Amino acid sequence: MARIDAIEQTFDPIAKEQQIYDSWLSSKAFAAAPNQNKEPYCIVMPPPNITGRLHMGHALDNTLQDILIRWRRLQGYEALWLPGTDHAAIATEARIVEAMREEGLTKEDLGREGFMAKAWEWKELYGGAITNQLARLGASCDWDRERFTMDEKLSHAVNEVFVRLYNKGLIYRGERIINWCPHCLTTISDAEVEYIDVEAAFYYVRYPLADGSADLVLATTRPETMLADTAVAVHPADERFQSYIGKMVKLPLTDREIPVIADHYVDRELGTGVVKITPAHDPNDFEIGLRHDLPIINLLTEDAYLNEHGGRYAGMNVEEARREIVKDLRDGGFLVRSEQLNHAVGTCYRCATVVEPRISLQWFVKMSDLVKPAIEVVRDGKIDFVPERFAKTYFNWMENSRDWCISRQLWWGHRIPVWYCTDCGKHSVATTTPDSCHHCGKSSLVQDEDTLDTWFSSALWPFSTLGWPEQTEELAYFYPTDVLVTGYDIITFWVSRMIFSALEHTDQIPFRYVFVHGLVRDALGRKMSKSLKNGIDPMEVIDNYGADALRYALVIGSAPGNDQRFQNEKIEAGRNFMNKIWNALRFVVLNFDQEMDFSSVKDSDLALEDRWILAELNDTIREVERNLENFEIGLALTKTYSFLWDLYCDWYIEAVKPRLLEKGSQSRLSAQFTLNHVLIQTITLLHPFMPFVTEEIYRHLIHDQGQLIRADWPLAKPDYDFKLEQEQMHILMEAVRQVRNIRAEYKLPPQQEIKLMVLSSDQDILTLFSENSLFMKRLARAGEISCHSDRNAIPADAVQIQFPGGEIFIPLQELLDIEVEIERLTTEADRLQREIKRAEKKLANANFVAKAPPHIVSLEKDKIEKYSGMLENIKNRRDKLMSMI
RNA sequence: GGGAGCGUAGCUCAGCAGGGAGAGCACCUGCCUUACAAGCAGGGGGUCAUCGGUUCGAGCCCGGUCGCUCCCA
Repeated sequence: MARIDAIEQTFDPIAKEQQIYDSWLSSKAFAAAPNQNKEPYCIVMPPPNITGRLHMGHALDNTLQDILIRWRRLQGYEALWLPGTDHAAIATEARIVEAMREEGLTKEDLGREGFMAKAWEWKELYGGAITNQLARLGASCDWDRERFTMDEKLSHAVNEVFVRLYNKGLIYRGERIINWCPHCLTTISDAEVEYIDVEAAFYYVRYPLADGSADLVLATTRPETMLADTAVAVHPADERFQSYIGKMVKLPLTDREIPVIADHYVDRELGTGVVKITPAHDPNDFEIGLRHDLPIINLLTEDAYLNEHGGRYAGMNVEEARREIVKDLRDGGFLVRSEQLNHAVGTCYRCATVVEPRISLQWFVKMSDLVKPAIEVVRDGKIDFVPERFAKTYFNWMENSRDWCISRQLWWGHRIPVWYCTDCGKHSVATTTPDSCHHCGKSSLVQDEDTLDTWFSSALWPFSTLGWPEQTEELAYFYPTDVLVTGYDIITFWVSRMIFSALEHTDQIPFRYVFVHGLVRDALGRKMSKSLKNGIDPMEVIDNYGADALRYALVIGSAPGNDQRFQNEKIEAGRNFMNKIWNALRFVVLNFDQEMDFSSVKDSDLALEDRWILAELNDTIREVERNLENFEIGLALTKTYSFLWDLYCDWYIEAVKPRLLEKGSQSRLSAQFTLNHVLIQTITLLHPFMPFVTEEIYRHLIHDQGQLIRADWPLAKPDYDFKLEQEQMHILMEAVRQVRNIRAEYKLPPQQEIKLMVLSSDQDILTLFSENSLFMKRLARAGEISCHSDRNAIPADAVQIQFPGGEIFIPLQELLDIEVEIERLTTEADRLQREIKRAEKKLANANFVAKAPPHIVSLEKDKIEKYSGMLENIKNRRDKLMSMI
């Protein structure tokens, strides 16, 4: 059976990809382990949420990681891509509670233990879905090392960190104002609050002075919280209100009196310059309250209803209370007026419920000490953001971060390792459940009910996954990791926390680079979202086109850190490209002999086009390499694409066809060798981007290695830097293009063979054409080529074209319209004249000649020489034709 | 209010060190040329938002303006 018979007419990704992935799994191609003979390279996968399904953002993020890891693996690094999932406390608990509701159950029905059992069951059932989806994408991660944030060892790391920070005084418990989600019934951190602009009413309310001497009018968007006001504030330098400072005002609708205080926080320009102070329900007011030692009145229940401090409004929710209070203020003559105001309202990033700032007893991480070294490592370039500009986002957040509220009123997560003694009232902090109170020794201990923020555990991910706090071999070898790949939307949530956690606990950076990508938007440029239902399911794309086409679509034409639109045309372009290289393979294999042995091929056998493509390959290898080093993934793919399609397929394969007909010749053998060699090298370059189709192509080519995934990354061979041959090929290619152009212009039928007469005073040029007449004949569809140094040999009825170094004439006999040809030559002469003038003008500029780099100057000089020669030829020709009319 | 990004062909986007503007798709013309019509060959189409500055030279560097987007408060 001929080799080609083993190759299907088309590559069917849907049929083949799973099979190829399985073959990688069974050859343990993804496995990595400490190996002192190799350099380590490590990427820790940002763990997707177990509740989630893979969306385009994941697809992009993981494609980029896979590209980097496959590239480094091919380069010979011990490349570990460590996968895993995140327990996503709020999201998962909400999902499970929802599922239970359908069975008519609540969390409380099951109790904490029962609920946790149910949750783990749920995790086992659905938690693997997303990792299976990653596998379909082609992710070459070491599945044997897969981790989960709530694994026993990782949970131990969490407790360890908690205890260490606590003992250093960096974790404390305190009554602070926090962001409370009345729907999720838990605190959320500052980073988890999303601000949205809303149209609201700005109410101007009159607060009478207690002595009845005057009124103060203030403006608020939240009149219902007035019941918890404990002061009214003005700016200390505001002349309008000097006499009021220190006096008392009577709080409308209540019988309380509250003081007028002065604080620099007050914005004199906003509203009336007077603000109500509600320490329990506004973060800024809380700060002011601390400064002025104001009482704190908590007005709201945890689900945002008014509590007993609400008086007759108790039991109403916030909206109802607002309506009633506004009505009563109006009836009581306290409402001066109201106006429309656009302002930002904090909402929960999970459920979009309006967040209530609330006073509450919670656990916090003290940020100021942790943040400093984390800022320094980025400033000092020990960690680089790529693209650089994202470091600004990082600094901006790090420099302004407040203490981090880490306790969550949830069950699904890491329970806070703090035990309260019911005897002495003190608490004990420990990595494992203590037998007795650390203070009084009694055993009546009750563990804190709350769990930790998910980001508290994912902050440890780069080292907890490698075994920390144990000093494992993996940690010693792979840590610090090389690069973290993530979207810019997650820098504040996660990247910043990993950096300060790593520095604090491991004394090392967690990763050398943070490679940041943009968002994948829909074809109209909108963010993909569930509510808009405009998300494109990557699995659907894979089902229809295969993972390679999806990966291509996500990478091609993308620039680091920029958002991109996902369009169907890009997937189709990916599919077309796969088809193209598959057919290149078919062509190559079609021309293999039954037994192929390239050992007799010497460099001296290589023909002009062989040398040219090998030199171009060298250039491409160097460029792709450099692009990858710089994380210019999109450019690297474009270069590879363009080499394969525009050079290898369009020119090299075509050029080599005539030689392949010479059965048994050394020329045929060196062509077969070059076809095989260049295709192998190129699909190796392409493999990180499109792993499946390239692996399958590799199987059919001639080499002595196993799978492509573990093959050798191409290195440019200085022996193949055939500069002269590149120049010569460019001359021939330009000549071919010109001839084709004339063919089209004169509407010559494609089948019609033409005669080419090459004219040049340069013997090397004539030799070039005569030695490569097969090339010209094939690509320009010429029947005959002759070389001339004597202009008189050229007949009058021929079209003239120019190439660098000479002219080609195509005798057309009666087809030639002399007047048309004269006009064409005139246009061309005008163009050349313009070019010459341009260059002359540049060279006439003394500054240019003096200051521009010499090679740029000589380029201009060369141009003049080249174009002058061409212009002269054209003028000669035109004069001759004109004399014939 | 603070910060970042974007504006390049009809559309979507590249443009790595400042040295004659590129790709894919779309469009026009001609081709089933024995790897590929998911293809081949040829072609049209751009004041690089705008104004100014630096430079021998600016899509690229600096500043202003206009328009759009995002993050943070």
